[in-house]
Amino acid sequence: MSEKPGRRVRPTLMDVAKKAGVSRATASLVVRKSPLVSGETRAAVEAAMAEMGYVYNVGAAGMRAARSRTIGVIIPNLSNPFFGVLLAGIDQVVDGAGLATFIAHSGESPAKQDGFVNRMREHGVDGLIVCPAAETSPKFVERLKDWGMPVVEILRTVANGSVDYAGMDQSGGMDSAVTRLVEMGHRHIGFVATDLHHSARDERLNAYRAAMARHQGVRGAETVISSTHAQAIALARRMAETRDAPTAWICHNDVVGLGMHKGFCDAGLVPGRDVSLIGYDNVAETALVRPGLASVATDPDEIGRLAAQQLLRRIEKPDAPWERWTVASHLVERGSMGPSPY
Amino acid sequence: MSEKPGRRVRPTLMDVAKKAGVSRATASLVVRKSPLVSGETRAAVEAAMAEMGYVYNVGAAGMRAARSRTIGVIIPNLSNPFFGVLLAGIDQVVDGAGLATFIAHSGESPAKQDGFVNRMREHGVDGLIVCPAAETSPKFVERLKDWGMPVVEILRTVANGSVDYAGMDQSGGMDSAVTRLVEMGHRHIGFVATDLHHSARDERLNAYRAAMARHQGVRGAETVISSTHAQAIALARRMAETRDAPTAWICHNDVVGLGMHKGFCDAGLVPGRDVSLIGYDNVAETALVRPGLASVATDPDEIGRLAAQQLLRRIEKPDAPWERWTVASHLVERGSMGPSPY
DNA sequence: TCGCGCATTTAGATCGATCTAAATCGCGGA
DNA sequence: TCCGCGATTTAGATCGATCTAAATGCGCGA
Repeated sequence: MSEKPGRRVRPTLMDVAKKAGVSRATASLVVRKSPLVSGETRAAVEAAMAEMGYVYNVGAAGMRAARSRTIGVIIPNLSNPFFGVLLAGIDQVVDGAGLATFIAHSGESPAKQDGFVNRMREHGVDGLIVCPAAETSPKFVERLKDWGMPVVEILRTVANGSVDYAGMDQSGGMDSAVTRLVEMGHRHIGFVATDLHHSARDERLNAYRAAMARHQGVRGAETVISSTHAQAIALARRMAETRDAPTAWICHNDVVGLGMHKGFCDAGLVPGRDVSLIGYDNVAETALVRPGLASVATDPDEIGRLAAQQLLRRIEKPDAPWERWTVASHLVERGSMGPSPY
Repeated sequence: MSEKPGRRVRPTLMDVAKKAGVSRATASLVVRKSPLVSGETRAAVEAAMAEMGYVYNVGAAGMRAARSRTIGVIIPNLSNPFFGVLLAGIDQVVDGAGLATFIAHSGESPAKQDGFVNRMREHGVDGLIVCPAAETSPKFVERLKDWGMPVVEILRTVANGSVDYAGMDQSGGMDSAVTRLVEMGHRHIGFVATDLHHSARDERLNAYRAAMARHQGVRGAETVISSTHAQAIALARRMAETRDAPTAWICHNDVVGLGMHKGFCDAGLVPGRDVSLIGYDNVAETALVRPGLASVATDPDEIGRLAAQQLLRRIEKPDAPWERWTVASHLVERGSMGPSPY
């Protein structure tokens, strides 16, 4: 009668040990796959566990062992598919190592970000992967380090080399982008930056400037808008009516790139013929617009995996030197690139 | 000398209590915001906590209290932005209630899904929000119920009413879609289903059939493809060359809708003039293609919030009757809809 | 002065695992 | 036969909080 299935109380390691005829300590060694126990004993304990439907209690274990087998990930924006893929990569490695992942999204708010860090500390996460919200202070990471929290920055950095970092190399793709446009005859190439301040923004802008500096007689132009379709559409419409506007644009990301694509089309200009356009991130939708939007691609899945590996390593060896791991980027050409109209 | 900042050991409730001159039990009451303690005592303890940098240990608390202040969410596909928004909604409510969220994505694999459920049980989650992977057996949810795990299904159901459910009402938007097309003169309206078997797929297909049945003299057509851009493009190209093909298509989602949009354009047909097209989910990119892709919209953020509220309620009252909460859907008309060419 | 009730505080057991240090078992060599 | 050693196993303390049940302090009416 006490075996009412729906409300059965979970058996503990003690119960399992009793059933298998061993001590609690031995059963504990079995669940932890220790090489100390004999084959026979292991089999007996595992049989008892299976029969009783034993479920390991990570919380209780973590209490004594001072590890939670848990990591935290803080992302600025879950609705951007790029981050979704990134998370999948992280999860793959973390799960493979037998840990679970807490995910939070800051919505680019440093205050919310602080709140999540506290929550995660309360949950005793073993480490943190953070893509810092825009305008995050460098103190944010300093504090984490003071607390002895293993941290990896991903895609963006505010610590600038004082913690591990996994991200993309912005310059490879940018160089190809500028070079190809120049080869196609463009002599006036603009860049559209976004108004959110974070390191990736600056890196792309600087990569653009560096690439431009390598070409004689090519004029530049820089514009700042916020990263929304609406603003990008408006910018393109304005530019379509501007005399002496650039004949090619490189955009900080595909949100802006796709928006400008639409804006130019609305204004009657055909991308790839009347104006050339290159985005960043190579999201799936770049291939769907007509003509396709050229874009600088990287491998977000791989960046996620790298960050996770880096964090696991850091948890293992808290005092190893900091490392910066990057994934290459390259230009994916599509119809939105074409010869300069002049 | 023992105050080395980087490796300072975390103070416990015991330390805080000692410093504040009260007992461990009283300090515990303070962190739990119990009304039993006096204002003075509370202030003293809070001051001590602030001074010592006390961090609550959720794991230890959960051990005795048998609650982890943690829930799990299992999603089939993190790279779909629709799910990103859904997660944001869930997180908002769950975080507001002071709990943290474990997120896992099954990649539509029931096996991985089972693995995650085990992991989450080991972590002692207080409840689970699941969007079951395609082909998930109804036993999946039965088992969770047997274990006494509070569950809410979201967007898809395999339990069919035997647990809480939060999702969208498919039929409202579908009715408008079919009705508007008929009003525009279409007499041959097709539906593109996907080959992943889950309840939302069937609901949309059935909603289509039901809506069609309400109109005399309108022919239907059903096609099944997998939910990828490539397959949708190929289908549209085929249809562009087919005699007597439908003059309008409703697609199971925007992935298919956008793909067909591109496919028809490639084949020289203009959506909204030569063929009409309606997608589902109203993702941001529907507004970026030319002409814009009409789509049936709902509010994924709201669905997420509902599911989270439902789960919190279920955790509170395990024996309350199951409920099914749905969010309305409606048609967003865009340029891809137009009068029948015949 | 005494006793009662209310508000507040507390001691000690407890949750389910891990860790440390020591006990036990077999077996071969002296 | 006894000892020592490696291989297994184990008892008991421990992690940091919550819970239960009981103690304490205080004011007030009898």
